[in-house]
Amino acid sequence: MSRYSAAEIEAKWQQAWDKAGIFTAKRSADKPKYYVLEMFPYPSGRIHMGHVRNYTMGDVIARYKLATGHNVLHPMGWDAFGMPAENAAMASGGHPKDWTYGNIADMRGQMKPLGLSIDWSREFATCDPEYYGQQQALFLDMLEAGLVYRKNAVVNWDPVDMTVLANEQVIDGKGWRSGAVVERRELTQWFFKISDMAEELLDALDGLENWPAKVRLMQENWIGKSRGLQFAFTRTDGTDPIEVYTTRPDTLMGASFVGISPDHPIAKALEADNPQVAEFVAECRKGGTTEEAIETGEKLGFDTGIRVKHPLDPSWELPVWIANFILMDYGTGAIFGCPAHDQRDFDFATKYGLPIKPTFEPVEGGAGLKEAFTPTKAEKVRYIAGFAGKEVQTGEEAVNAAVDKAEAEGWGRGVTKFRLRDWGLSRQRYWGCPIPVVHCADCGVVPEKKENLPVLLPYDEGGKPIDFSIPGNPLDRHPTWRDCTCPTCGKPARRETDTMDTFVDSSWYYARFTAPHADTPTVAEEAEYWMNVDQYIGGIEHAILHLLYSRFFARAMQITGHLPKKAIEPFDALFTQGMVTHEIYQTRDANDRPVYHLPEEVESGKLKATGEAVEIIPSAKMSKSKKNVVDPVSIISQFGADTARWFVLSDSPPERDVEWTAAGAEAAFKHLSRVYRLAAEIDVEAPATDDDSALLREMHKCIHDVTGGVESFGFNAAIAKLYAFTNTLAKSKAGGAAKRQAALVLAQLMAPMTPHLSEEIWTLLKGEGLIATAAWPTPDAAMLIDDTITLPIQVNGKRRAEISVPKDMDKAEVEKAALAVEAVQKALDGAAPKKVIVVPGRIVNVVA
RNA sequence: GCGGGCGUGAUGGAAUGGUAGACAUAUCGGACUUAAAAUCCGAAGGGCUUUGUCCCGUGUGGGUUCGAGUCCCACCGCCCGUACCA
Repeated sequence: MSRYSAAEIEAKWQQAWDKAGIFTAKRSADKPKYYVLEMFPYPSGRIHMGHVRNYTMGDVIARYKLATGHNVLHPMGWDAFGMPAENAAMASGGHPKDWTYGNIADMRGQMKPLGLSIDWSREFATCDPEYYGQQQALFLDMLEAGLVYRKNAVVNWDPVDMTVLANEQVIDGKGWRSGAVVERRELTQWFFKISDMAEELLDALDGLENWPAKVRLMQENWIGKSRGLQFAFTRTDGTDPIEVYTTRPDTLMGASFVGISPDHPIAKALEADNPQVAEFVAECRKGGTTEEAIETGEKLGFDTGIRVKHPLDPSWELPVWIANFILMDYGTGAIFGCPAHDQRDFDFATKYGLPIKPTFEPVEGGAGLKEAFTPTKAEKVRYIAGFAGKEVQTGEEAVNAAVDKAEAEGWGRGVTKFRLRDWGLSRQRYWGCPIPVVHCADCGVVPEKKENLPVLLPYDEGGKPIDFSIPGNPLDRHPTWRDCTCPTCGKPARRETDTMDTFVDSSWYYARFTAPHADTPTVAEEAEYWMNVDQYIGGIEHAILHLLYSRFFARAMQITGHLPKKAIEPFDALFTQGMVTHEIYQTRDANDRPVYHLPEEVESGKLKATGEAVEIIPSAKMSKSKKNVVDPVSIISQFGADTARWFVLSDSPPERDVEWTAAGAEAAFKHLSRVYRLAAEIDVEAPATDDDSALLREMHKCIHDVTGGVESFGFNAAIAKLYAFTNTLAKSKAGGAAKRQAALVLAQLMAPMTPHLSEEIWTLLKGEGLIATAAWPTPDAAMLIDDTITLPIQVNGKRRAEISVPKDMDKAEVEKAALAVEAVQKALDGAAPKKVIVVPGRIVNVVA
């Protein structure tokens, strides 16, 4: 073959790898194991460039680890339950199961040409009964272990469609289909007791050294451990006191009202017999359940008429307001408002004419409050109404003093609370894992027997296809599926019709990959060998929920005997990669509304079809609605998988977004063609020359740099080195043996990124066996060090000259040499230097 | 609103607190060619009455340091998450 033909060589080498079975994960005592996992995809039906980037990164690691002598586990599966399948069935008929498995087949077909080193024998989908049946077994074990319980929780209720909506189905507080204003309504739901592990999940973050600091910080803030004061306001009418929790008890003398959640028992009691309260509370319940909607919505309040006494001054009465921004889920569902030191309270007080009384002010300069004064607890402030002392102290000190005083006087106690709430897992939907419990009139809620698992999803209803166009949960209205017998007493009973949150499915799949087809959730021997995941790779959007839930599940699975103790933190190292973005091309229709165009419809700023100029909007995440998508399948057919792989790794650091450009893809292809040509044109018989050692020296530097780049996720930097080394090789006048060696090493260093091309070059230059299993090259340390180095010389931090010195010249000599330079003398202008800083091997700075 | 992150040439980006702009794209010039494509070679942050190892320059404004793209503070813009999208 004379030219680089990706289509030909890629199919050939994929078959060769398959035949050799080199990607099938095997346990053996003679090698260390390495488990690399990318977050598994949702089977939408099409792979996109984000997938290509994610799986290519994992593949680079997997192939590198294979070449460095590891037993590698690199599996793939499908996060296959979830709403889109039901939405598709709703929109265009069909069955979620058929849609999902069809999509999986399509995506697998699109993914395989990428040449990923995946052990496909371990593939599964979370909607396989084999998988979700084991998930039901896990659920029952967790129920038995006391990690699951039922309580009420609020959901988005669409009063027209009479159905529960997901947050994304609530748009501006209205149902996406009905357009009706959504209400917050309570339902009895199943919960995982993740809050029991709040402290442990927080403390263990410290041990996750190979996780991005930002992810650990986000989880820490999410768990939200706080130390505060809990105490009760006594009511002037002598009835039940109101318990409040505050993290800023030092502001108690600035209290101007007590606020309670619309879901607080007092509010509920008032609602029952006061129409005005009922009307207000109903108003509060309008709109979605998200924290964002609640926090950014208009602050509403209602004076209940109830009055309470200030704990430090019984003659001081405070009004009790129902306020829509107070969450029943956090603290006690009641607060005291201190408008001077909380912006939300400030806005509320301003709106309703409540007093604003500062308890402290800046150390320098006085008050005059146009907005709340909210310094951090670590800052020192001057207390003017600090009941614990009129002095300058930090918020922290004042808070501690307040708690101490409250405890000493017996009216309050220091309390630690967490923001983290228990994980509600019930979903009123069809396409999910059925919750394996039974409701019996006599026995109550009874777990299904393990031998009856899996509780299978019904495909039909009464011999007819399920009608997904009707809003609501088909399981709930199914004519027969709900009917069952009570596992305890054997009488007729009803199945639970809620299914599990899809986060449950993705919270233990990493463990299942170690024994994907076992008839228990895991197999001890396999889990012991393969866990933990050595490198986990996925999007930053999963920084909190998915990763926290997975950490919880690893603990729960340990408690229930499904994972070894060492797997308590399932992911040893985490890498969060950026998105693939693309420019957006738009024109306007007759009504000036934007019309989007696919990249392939546009050429040099104009529509190919009509020649109309397009507006170019800067790069954004690829999305179907904006049409700024590039289909990996068409890129692969145009340039080959190696080009796609090379490009997504090359231009940007992996943790940042990468912009896909047609020019960049073309350039990547040209470069790979060039590497192939360079290798093909080497005359291996050409005699050795004086340039051999220089080429080999560069080769060893390249081995060193690329190895370092691959190990530290510096793929783009590694590729830059590979470009540079390719240029060196192209220009080198070295002999055939040296060039052959350099090209073989180049192919090896590129192999994790462009495995097919590398195999081809390897074969061309008569390398032994498959490059995929050839031992990774190691650099010769002696070849990495240059004898002389160039030192820049700064005067007052500005670069003025440079000198060339032997690499181990001592400091005093370097200083002497630097001062002797004419440019330095000129800059000094005759004056003696005040100080000379010599950083060996780095820089010289002369301070004038 | 709250929590987290990011911001460097025309463009993507490089740079353990130590020569800002590696490597690449687009552009321009040259070689080869009847011509084009492909390929190869080269130029290139901005500025200038001073072409100088000159001045300015890493979102904006301050600070720490012999030295700041990098560390600290404030602000602006964008992105992610915000518990039922996955």
